Amino acid sequence: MIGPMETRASSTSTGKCEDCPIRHRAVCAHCEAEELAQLEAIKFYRSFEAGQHILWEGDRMDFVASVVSGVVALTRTLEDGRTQMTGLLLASDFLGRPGRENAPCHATAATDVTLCCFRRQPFDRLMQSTPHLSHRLLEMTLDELDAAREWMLLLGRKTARERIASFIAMIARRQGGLRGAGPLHLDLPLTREAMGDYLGLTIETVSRQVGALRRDGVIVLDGLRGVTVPDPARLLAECGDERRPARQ
Amino acid sequence: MIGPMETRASSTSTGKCEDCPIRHRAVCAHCEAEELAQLEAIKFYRSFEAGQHILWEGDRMDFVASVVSGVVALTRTLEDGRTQMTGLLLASDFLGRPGRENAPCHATAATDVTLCCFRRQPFDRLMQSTPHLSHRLLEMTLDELDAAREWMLLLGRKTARERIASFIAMIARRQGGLRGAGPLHLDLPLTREAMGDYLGLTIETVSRQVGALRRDGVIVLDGLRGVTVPDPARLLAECGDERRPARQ
DNA sequence: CGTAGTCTTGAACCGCGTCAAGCTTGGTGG
DNA sequence: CCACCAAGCTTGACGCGGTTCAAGACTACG
Repeated sequence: MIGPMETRASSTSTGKCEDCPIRHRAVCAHCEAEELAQLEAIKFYRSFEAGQHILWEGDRMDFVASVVSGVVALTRTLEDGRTQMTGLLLASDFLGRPGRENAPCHATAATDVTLCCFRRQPFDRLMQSTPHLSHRLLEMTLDELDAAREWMLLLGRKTARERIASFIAMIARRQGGLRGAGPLHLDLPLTREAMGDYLGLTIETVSRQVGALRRDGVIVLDGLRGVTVPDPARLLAECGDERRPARQ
Repeated sequence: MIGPMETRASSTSTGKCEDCPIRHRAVCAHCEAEELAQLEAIKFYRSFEAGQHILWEGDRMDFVASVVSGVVALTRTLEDGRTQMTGLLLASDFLGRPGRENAPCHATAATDVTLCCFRRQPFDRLMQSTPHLSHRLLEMTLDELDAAREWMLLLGRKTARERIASFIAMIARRQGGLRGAGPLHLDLPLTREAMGDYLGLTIETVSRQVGALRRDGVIVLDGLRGVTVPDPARLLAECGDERRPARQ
């Protein structure tokens, strides 16, 4: 899983917060000029190549971070090696647990990743004094909890085919499309193996069900990572998702 | 699922915060006397019988609440009726989403339940002005997120037997025992059906695996709900849980 | 052209779901 | 006190979806 080059990350300096592509969606979204300046004083960028480990479960965390670009996978593992991805962090998502010493799970770069890191202790202190910051973090954490619960439904009750469809729909949603009815193109940010780990399936089942959706015309493949969805409504119908149940 | 008596809850009045059994673990844990008084002004108690619905998915929520006693189940449902429990709230846990209008999932009383409710809008306002409150809520939400992720690992990768063992271990942990090595008694707060919904299994599989653990001497049953664990270490070994993996 | 990494495909197996009875328990009423 | 009933739980037989194991195909990169 980890490449030949051990956990070594390059550090880039600087970059103005004002020009930051995630400025208005990340933890810092609600911050005002002065608060931003305080954050800027304790921030530094780090980059990771696809496959590198960012954090180990149980590690002492000395920073928290916003994902600037790329995809970070959070995973947990059983003693015999079975692995489950428990979160997928995309641009603007937050990595780390303020107020906690140790990481609750592994974090791996699923693609090349750039993080905007904050040293943990100054960040914790800043949280105390900056309601805009802690309020935004609560908001983001609640959203993540909702996402985790939706994923529990998928893992507990959906068929393999529904899981694949749901995954593609989720990526489509987060990459911005999937509102109008028009055809829609997207790129899968994960290998088949990582998809399996996310969906609670084996790599073979992922491959077979992607193939089945392709044969049935729900998706069109364009290389291994590219996917075109000719009819988004059709894709959504494959997800098995809930509609509001009639009351009683 | 719902009993013959529709969603009708009795309202009890009063009860001093100082004497409250969950005073030091709930959202109000860090609050000081004056803050507590403000909370007390907007609070009211509600009781629900086992099986009653507390909230419907998508409902407008006009209150948030702390669980004073009993067990609340959060569930989500697919269009064809498949159900997954996404959270289990025990005494001191928090129900509801400040800052959100609508409930993200059904909430049902799994046992008789007493809630300490706060009207939502005053509570939201209080959150803005009371860092102790929002800070504690962030803490609790992060814990819940961790719990949700642990459950994702269970749902995605554990066998039926491991799921049952993990569930019993979780209940043991939350009911206070499970630290020393001595034998240990606990009561399951859920029916077999609810356990199935929580564990992503059918009721038959739950029944069979509980039976298997009994036959293998891991647990001793005492009626349908009572469980004695003669050797807690043995139970933990059945959970398949992670140990820290050797680093590379 | 060769090799390694990633993905696909096929065949056999098995764990859990499904369906269908029975059993236990507690409550109700004769 | 027992007959009856409904709800919840257990048990068995069977089938299917997804895993496992084992090749093979594709792609990228020397």
